[in-house]
Amino acid sequence: MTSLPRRPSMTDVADRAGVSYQTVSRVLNDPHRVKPATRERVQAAIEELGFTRNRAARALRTTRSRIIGVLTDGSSLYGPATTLSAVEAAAHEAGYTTLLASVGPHGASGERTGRELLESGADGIIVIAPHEGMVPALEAIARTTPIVSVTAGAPAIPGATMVTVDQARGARSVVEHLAEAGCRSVVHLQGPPSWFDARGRRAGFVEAVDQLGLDAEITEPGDWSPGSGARIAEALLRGPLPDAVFAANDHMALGLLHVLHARGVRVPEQVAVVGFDDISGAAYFTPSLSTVRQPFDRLGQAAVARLISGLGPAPEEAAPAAAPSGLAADLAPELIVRRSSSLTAPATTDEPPVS
Amino acid sequence: MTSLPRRPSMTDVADRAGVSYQTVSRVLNDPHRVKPATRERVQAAIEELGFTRNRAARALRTTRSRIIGVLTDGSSLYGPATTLSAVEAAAHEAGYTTLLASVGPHGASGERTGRELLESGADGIIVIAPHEGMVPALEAIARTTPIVSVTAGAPAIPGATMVTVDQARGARSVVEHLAEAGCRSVVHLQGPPSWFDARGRRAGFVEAVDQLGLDAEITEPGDWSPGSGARIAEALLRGPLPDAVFAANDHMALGLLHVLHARGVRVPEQVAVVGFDDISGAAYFTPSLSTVRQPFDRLGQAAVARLISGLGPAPEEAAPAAAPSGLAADLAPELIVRRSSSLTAPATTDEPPVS
DNA sequence: GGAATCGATGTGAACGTTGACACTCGGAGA
DNA sequence: TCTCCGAGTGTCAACGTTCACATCGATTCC
Repeated sequence: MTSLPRRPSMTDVADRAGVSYQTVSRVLNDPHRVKPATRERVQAAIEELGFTRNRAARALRTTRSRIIGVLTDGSSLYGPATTLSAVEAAAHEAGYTTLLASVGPHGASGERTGRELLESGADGIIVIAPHEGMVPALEAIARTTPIVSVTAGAPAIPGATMVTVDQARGARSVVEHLAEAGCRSVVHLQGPPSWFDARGRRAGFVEAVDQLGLDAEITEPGDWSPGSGARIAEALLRGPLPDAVFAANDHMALGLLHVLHARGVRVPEQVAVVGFDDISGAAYFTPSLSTVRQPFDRLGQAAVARLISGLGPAPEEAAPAAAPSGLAADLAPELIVRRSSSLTAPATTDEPPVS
Repeated sequence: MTSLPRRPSMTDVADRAGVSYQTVSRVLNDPHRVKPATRERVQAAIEELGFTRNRAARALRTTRSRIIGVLTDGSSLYGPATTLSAVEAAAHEAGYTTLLASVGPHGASGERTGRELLESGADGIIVIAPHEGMVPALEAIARTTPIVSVTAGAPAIPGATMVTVDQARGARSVVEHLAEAGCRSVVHLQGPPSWFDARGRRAGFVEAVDQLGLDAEITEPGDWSPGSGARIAEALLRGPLPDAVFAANDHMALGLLHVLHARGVRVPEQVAVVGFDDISGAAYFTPSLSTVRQPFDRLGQAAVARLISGLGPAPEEAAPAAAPSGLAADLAPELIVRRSSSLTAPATTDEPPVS
């Protein structure tokens, strides 16, 4: 009914406590410099009025917003969503707030999103799961704001630091595992090539099969969805069965498993299947799915740490573009062997707690 | 190496274009009021300098940040993640930016998060998937900022509007479907009771089984995870089999399916199974899972629309707490019948496009 | 032809905060 | 006693923008 009251300002608090606004500011920023008695009066006034600092005014004055912008694709795919969650938590921990911007299906074009992220005055940007559609947005941003990219392979962005999970390494570990299990022919059900992660997985696959001398084949690209996995699996079944299939992610693997089951192909006896991501539920597929788990939590934390260290404590003296040491920090993914690629694996394996 | 240059301001643009800062402002806010020739000069200068408006200064001056705060649980569960994505897209569409804050596993306590969301000066708050842990944060916020809650059942928050998917209705449609299919005894594998959505589903279940006179049982609560679903399923199998099981969400249903399969219980022949959410992949479970699809996209859009309409065009004249008309806007969930509860359903059903 | 009008632009003030500096007061050292 | 110091507090200016009003030349109208 009635309009909400104006937010109280430092002046309001100061009046109530009988001090100047500067003293209020000091109580908030440097409490031990003000006499305990005064401090308590001010704190009481803050409490009574429900005062909170106006972030816009602070940002204006200090030129630092304490906001981290997160640029992501518009989807809610497992990897990006999980990473986002971890980034948010880590940023929060470090006293930063997270601003969300999307490029892609839902979200607007890269250009516009980039401009908006800039306007918002984020101190730094973290890019999650970049694909090619994001590059223009990033180029615009990089001119004035430090960027940390959470996926490798976006080489066009100058000045961007990377914190990544080594996709190729994950793919190699899958192929090695399959070879060890006796598979001689392996098919890679590849992901959308516009995604840098998909390229990394494919590259690791190619490298490993070459090195191990396996019979290899790569299908047409899927779009990460179970449906695409199923579709490609149908096509695959028209030819001779390979010993193993490595799907670009768990969802595509699920589609594949579904089709194999429907056609009476036994997994892993006739075909071994491995996915990528270790999504929630992979351990409970039929059969329980071997996959590559990515440390999304540590990834998010590392990205935030990297970004903040580049930001430096004082705005002037920092040299954000030159983040500490090497340009890329790679985290290792972890192969999780379950029933879908190993008869000796327990029928059910634990999965990590919900996150 | 060198510090990034200071962001250009309107004054910089004005100098370059040989006009006053006010003219620059007008070019941005009210272009047709400035002479075309001048306008073009200013626009050129903007382009050359890569100028973008400083949002902090705007927010300070106008007292409107054009930021929507989103409060969510710290997880990346399917429903919340999908809704978040939709909210971001809708907010972006409406010219708002999305600020993310979490309460829960990762995120900090409700109190602190609430204060931070307030400080950030969001024009309004959207709460996704509230559970009890959020209530304190919300109470603090509601004093000065309009709130739209995206889940029903958070009655403690005065002044909060709700935009929801009717969980009870979804649960009822499941029970009705099962009854029609001839099931006489139904077990509900319930979700965590601290979540308002879980309560809604359970309430709908109870109501429907009462009304239809079915044999009903409710298990101990799960935690949304497949693991919890599997654990509860193990316990369930120690007793006589019911005709059907209604799981609180698809993940728990997946755990259940896994255990049933391992024990050689045939679905749906011996036990029908229905989940809730229609997560990506549900159509490709073994068997393909009947479930209740929630219109998360429309939900996000509706929440943003509701919030913005309450915000009003001008800050003074708006009466945000009193959002238009009824307090709750319920969207209808949609029952999707697949193989797990119906022998006549096709083995594979389409699912919606990735989002 | 002079006043009223309008279109185009400039000037001043303010939003709420912080950093630099100035002031006041009591006590310590000369 | 006078100066110096520091602890505690206050005043001023500025961040970049927008709003309200002022200005100025060129019309238009009677």
